[in-house]
Amino acid sequence: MIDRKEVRSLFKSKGVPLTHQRLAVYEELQARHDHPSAEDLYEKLRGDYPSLSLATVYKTLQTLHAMGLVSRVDSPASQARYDAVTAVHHHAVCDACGKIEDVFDPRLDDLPAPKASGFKPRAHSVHFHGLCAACAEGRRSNAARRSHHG
Amino acid sequence: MIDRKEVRSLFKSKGVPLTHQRLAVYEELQARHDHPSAEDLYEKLRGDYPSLSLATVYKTLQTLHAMGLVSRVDSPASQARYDAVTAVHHHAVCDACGKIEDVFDPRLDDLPAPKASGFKPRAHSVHFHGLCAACAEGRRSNAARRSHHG
DNA sequence: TCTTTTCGGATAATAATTATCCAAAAGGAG
DNA sequence: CTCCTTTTGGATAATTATTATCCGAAAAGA
Repeated sequence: MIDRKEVRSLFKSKGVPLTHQRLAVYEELQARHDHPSAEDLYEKLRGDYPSLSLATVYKTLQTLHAMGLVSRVDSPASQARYDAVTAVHHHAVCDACGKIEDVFDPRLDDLPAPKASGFKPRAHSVHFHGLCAACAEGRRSNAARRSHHG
Repeated sequence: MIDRKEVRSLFKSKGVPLTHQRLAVYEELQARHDHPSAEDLYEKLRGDYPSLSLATVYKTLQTLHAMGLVSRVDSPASQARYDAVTAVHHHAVCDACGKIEDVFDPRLDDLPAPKASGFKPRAHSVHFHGLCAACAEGRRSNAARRSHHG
């Protein structure tokens, strides 16, 4: 758990101004574990900060994410991608160009199910994040696709 | 590989009309493995079907997905969700109500990396899909959240 | 407190996706 | 093959999530 004092010094060390809004968003996010959306946070916080803007929540989340204080759940992909291969397989997503490769590996198909919590799993998928061969090799040409695909 | 004849009988068995557009989208999706978006498919197919509409591609993909002929890559979540827990952990997503639970299990933290293809992995995450305790128990009340969250 | 820089709020803009409406094509019976 | 009924496809408006823009306001440091 990162307390307020640590947060303050972390912002200072990175030269990022710590505003009331940023602290409020971060502390709200720390206090709950239901993975709220920007909208959810906005609805909750506007009670305490009536002048708060939804755009500010979005910008703040980007800032916190860039600092590594929060993480995004699910994919940052803005477009849905489809696949005619419905057999169980996994994916490797290139962070640089957005390319998605199939990963077939039987060792990934049978993973330990979530314990406790009463969750009934039906399926799972593993997403690897990293760099595809082309981008790892330094060919930045592919990066253009990123802006195109989101 | 599902050939045209099988596709035709599958549609018939489910009572879903098989149109030229549906067949075209499905066969194009079968022919490639770059996980195209609706937009990508539209751009490609409009050469052969000049009257094709983007909305039709979207509707067709939904139809094919509902029939289990194609799968969606990445998350179907329409809103980004955030988390103040940045330690390595995984997620269990309820297909009924959209709730996302954290899954901590060290056995999931060290999985075999994708072989070949030259992909350089930096991180990975496992997404379980299924039903949360409340939904599995039959409480449908939560389903309302789904439409709210997307 | 004063100055400079960066941020926050309001709102317009953008991007992806879905809803709407009617002509048109699919499926089945004869 | 033709007719009839039902469901789809095309064009476009609408919706939703997110980002950009512009200017007053707050933060950081001296």
